[in-house]
Amino acid sequence: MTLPPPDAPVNLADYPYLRTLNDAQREAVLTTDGPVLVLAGAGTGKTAALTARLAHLLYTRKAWPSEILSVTFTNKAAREMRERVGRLVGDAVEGMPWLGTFHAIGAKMLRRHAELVGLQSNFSILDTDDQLRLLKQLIVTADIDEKRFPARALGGLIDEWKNKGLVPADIDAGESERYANGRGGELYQLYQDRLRSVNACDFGDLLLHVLTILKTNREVLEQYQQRFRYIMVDEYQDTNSVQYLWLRLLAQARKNIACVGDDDQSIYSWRGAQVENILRFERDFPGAKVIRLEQNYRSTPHILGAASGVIAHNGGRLGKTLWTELDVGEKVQVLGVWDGPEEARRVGEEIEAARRAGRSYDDIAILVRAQHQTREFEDRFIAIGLPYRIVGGFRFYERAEIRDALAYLRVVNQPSDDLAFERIVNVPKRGLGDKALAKIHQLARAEGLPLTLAAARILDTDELTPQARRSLGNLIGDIARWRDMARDLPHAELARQMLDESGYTAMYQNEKSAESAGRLENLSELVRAMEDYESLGAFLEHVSLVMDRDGDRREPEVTIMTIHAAKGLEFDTVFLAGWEEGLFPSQRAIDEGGTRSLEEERRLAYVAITRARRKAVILHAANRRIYGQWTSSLPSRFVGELPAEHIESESSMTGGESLWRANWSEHADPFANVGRGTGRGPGWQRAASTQAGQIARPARVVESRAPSVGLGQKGRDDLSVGGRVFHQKFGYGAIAAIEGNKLEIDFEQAGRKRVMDSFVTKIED
DNA sequence: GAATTCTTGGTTTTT
DNA sequence: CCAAGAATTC
Repeated sequence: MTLPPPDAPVNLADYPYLRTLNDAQREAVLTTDGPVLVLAGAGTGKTAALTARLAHLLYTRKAWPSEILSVTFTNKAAREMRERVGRLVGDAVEGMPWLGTFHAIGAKMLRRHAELVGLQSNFSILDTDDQLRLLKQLIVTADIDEKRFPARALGGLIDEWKNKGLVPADIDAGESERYANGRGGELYQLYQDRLRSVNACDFGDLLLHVLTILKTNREVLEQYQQRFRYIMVDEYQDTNSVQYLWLRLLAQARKNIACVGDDDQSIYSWRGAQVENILRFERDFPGAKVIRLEQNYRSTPHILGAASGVIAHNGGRLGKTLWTELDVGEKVQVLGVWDGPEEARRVGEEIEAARRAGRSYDDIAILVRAQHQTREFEDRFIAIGLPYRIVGGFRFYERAEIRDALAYLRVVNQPSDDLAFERIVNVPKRGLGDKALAKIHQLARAEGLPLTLAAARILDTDELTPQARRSLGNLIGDIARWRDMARDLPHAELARQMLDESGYTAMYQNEKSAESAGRLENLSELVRAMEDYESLGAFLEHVSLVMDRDGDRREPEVTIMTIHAAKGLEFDTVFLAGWEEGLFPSQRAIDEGGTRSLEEERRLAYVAITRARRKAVILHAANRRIYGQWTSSLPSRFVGELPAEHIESESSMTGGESLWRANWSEHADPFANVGRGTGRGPGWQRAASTQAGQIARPARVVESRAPSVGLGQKGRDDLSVGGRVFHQKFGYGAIAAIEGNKLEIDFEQAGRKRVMDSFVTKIED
């Protein structure tokens, strides 16, 4: 298409993408310069406005594709925006390097400036699994009782700090107190040091390191401030502090920043999101234009009325009045059922009825508060043969075989990726267990080497048993060869050979378990997927940042997912299951979080209802099994908050006593265990009662062990030929020869051996 | 080093 | 109740 000159007057005929927009949306598109805050209610065409805005900037040549920073939270959102912009402006979108998730953009920037925070640009990006393993090691080394202070807790804390933009130096005593009696800050520092030494970073670092770089390097900051003529942010209500600080720095110079969000849909505060960011926008950017999108194109008036009625119970909202031109439609159905199984049965029946009425399964979704609720539906749908799909849960790249294969690739790609090496060193089984690994670790730490190098060095010594040495030798030889091959072999081919030669494929071929065939298939799919990427590095980047794969959807299926996962989606018919006190709102929100968490739960309810286009059914059960215990439950307070004029209630338990009794006999006595002191109560009750016990437990006595031999020492000068030394495995001996850091020692018991100097302690006569 | 029993805890999830 | 991890045993 031909582009009009940059300063041509706005003539709608020239801008095809403006035609389908309403006035408010159009304003959001045409207000290109200066700060803009778009408050977009659910279903008000937010994405349409955002993509049109992007198209407009390109179309009017206000900016080149490479001059627009456009951030989203999920890969799905980024992909969708790319596609839609592509449809509007054609190929120009190809050159949009800065359209992506916060993390993808962070990674891109960090690779360019890695050395400024002590990394090399080929750093690995660790996922939660690697992160946890690393933390565990640190916790053990720091002599902290992992039982009392789990790695997960530390991981969560570090994550929280990173989300707030805090580096280890920022952690004060009070914050530090939150882990292992005040050692939180220390461990955070150790963790960061360790990450740097293995040339890796975690997700939080992708943002935090970039923030550090922007804060401490003026030229770099200015370079990006100049580059990004326009900045756009989607789902602004979900930004956390680092992201906020990041954006504020980058937007400071030009102030062409447009944020789109909805305070009523902020449901990620537990992950560090700050709704306040949206509330303070006008203060941070004086003169900001605030545009409200209030016309809803998605839902019927009853659905909108029901959702609005619920959310109206929240305080401190920016406030929007959604309206729609759609026909009034059906009222929201509120359905009380006896218990969980009946809930699933009823939903199944309704879906089959809808199906008979000509609706596709694809148009139907079941939204739940917590993942475990999906089971009940799954069981039922399997029984009646209803096609369904559960969104969330295990994804492709999180499967063990895929992660193992990736670890092999990482070892080749990044020599100091210790975590990857640890993962594969004994997979498939090579007889290199804990003892062997511990030896390698010891040497690596003493010499400050990556594990692969330490492993190569240890081969020259007698530290390992002959079998272990042979086996490790093969592995190290293989790795060296693969690294060579990586230079001229296509990476997919390299992967194929590597999986074969390492014996990894064979491991599953020989295994006769039910899953092994599927695992092998996953592996070949992985290799196939690799072909789509330019280089091994590019592929690994994709994997660590874009943990999802476009599912190849065939048959129409009913979707079952959590409300969180449903944000941003819409369906013709939506079933909202488990609206009971204790489940939704969750018990935790009721007990601990006060008004704030209850309001977040309410926003969740709002998000849930507004996913429906035409029909919404809300269900609540009178009895539910919680951790194996039958518990009677009350309808959620949110049910009570639904305006009467928009709902239609029905209860399957209003049929009189006979129906009740019929149901009763069908199931185990639901009240059998209620109120009895025996057995284990609900989790939250037990949690409360065990806490006292934990505090009462005596603190672990910290023994000061003599440091293990040679730890922390580099190139020692205290040894000389003839000197007496002690070795953990071989006992006492005398040094016969010194060759660099390798020693030849005549041991009293074991005879002459070659060992690394870091494994011996000097004995003073 | 692998198989088995025991213990424990148990929202939401993206990147 | 049920899944994951640790501890224990073979």
